[in-house]
Amino acid sequence: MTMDNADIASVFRELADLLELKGENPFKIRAYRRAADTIESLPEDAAALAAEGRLKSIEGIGEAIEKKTAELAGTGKLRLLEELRHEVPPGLRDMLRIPGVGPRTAAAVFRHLGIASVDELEKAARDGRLKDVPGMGTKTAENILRAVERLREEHWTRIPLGVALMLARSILDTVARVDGVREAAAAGSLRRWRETCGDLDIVVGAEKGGPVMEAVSAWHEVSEILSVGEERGSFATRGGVNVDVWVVPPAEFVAALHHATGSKAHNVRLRGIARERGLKINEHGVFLRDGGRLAVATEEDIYAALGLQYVPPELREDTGEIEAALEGRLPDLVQEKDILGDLHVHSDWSDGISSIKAMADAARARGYEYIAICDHSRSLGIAGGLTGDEVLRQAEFIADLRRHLDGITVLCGIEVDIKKDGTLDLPDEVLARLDVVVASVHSSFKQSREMMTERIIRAMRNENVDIIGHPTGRVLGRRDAYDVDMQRVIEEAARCGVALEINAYPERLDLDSGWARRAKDAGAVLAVNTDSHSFDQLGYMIFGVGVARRGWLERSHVVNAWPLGRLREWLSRSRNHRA
DNA sequence: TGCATGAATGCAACAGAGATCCATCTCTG
Repeated sequence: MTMDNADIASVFRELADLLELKGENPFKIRAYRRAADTIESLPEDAAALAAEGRLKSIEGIGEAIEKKTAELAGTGKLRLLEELRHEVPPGLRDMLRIPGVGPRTAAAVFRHLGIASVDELEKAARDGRLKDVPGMGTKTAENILRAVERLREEHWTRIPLGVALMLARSILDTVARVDGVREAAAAGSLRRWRETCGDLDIVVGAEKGGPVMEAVSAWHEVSEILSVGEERGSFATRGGVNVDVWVVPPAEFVAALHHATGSKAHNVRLRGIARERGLKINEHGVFLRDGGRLAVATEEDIYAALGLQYVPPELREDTGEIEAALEGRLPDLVQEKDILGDLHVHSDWSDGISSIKAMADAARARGYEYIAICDHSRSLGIAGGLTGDEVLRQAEFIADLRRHLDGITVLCGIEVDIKKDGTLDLPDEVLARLDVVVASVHSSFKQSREMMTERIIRAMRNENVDIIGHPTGRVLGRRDAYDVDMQRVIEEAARCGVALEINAYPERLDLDSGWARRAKDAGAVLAVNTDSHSFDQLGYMIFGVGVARRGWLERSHVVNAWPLGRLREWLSRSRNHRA
């Protein structure tokens, strides 16, 4: 059995939970959680690093965690974990998933009643036995019953960014109509443009919280009110999404928005820096030690007070942005207005629903210089894929159309299928005659890591290929990424001068921001494309730009932020640089 | 547990709101 980084991370998370249930040293628990996060996002194989004794050189990982990783990789087990599982029944850990039940509560219930599973807890809450536990009363029992019920009926998954944005718009509309509301905005992971959101954080500037909370309670999407105070309210929607509303005096809006935007790790770092400078920062503002308040009119002011360059929300993850801001070397992030074209859209020649003309008109309306029509190739029969002849006919059609179109250049391209063995679905002679070739995997997702990696690398070495489309193949909430050594793909892309796509389609967002950043670091270029299947989907670009920004990309890293001349140069040059 | 300091030991560490048990727990970024 092999242990990948995700497996190892989940073992350390379990270890941390069990230790917490035992009431162990909080620093130890934190160390395991931190190591789990680190290992999970490690581009290299943690087990291999541990075997070579190199894992402990990573910040936050020491001798003990390296040894445990090696033990896990070698034996598939961890002695300490087995012992802990014996002491702390696994059902106790399940209980932590119930909102309102934390380690203290779970441990107390086990100690006093011997309850060690969600089912038993539910029974005890129902027949009144919970009241025998010190610190628990009827109200707590009721809350637990409700929470368990909710846990059963709802699938607790994170929602895609696109869905979160729609929900946020709807609730912001509701809130904006409330008397006395001056400002309202979405914060949290949505404002940081994370690919998926666990919940929604809405910050409202108003003198009184009551009316806002009432309006949200009456909002048609709300199915349950979890808690409501003057400043904070927590709600559940029908779709099982948690919405947290923070109402603050208008003067504190900026501080509250900043706080609620997070990330938690970023906030913790900022507070540490504030302390070093004799300041205190919280959701109400920035304060001097003696309690005096610093004037904060914008988020820029908050960072300036701490001696930091302004950090855009997309970078607030404590993944190096604090250090960069201290040294004044944050990237000049690419913006939506920098995007000059879309290099991967479909038309009604394959499975799109808009005509090429309609796509071109919509692109021009967005202010683009160019758009590349890249319909599917023949093997994707279900999507009406084009044969070589049809592609060439389409190219002639586009050439003809160009004569009647002003203000936008339509490039002819193809989204050519990468077949199982890494060869392409159309002959080289056809591909060579097109402006843009996007190559993508649409089949045999279950191939081994080695085969999939070789398959994509072989495609990149074809001198006609310009862009690898949706490189990991994941579809949010529907399909996991296929198993591929993305680090190798990135290195090869950098070597061949092939761009990796950030597919902006809200359910894909593939590459994700983590890989996008690594690709940039490796010297690869990226293309942010919508994969639109109708003209109105060109608007998905904003999601892709969000991912690009989270990936620390500047305009120079994104080929479709380049003017047509430079893009054409790259398109022709990239065809002469292969192995 | 990790890390820094000085070689085995001490220390690390955000801050606030809401709920219920009114002091403690859980949750939020």
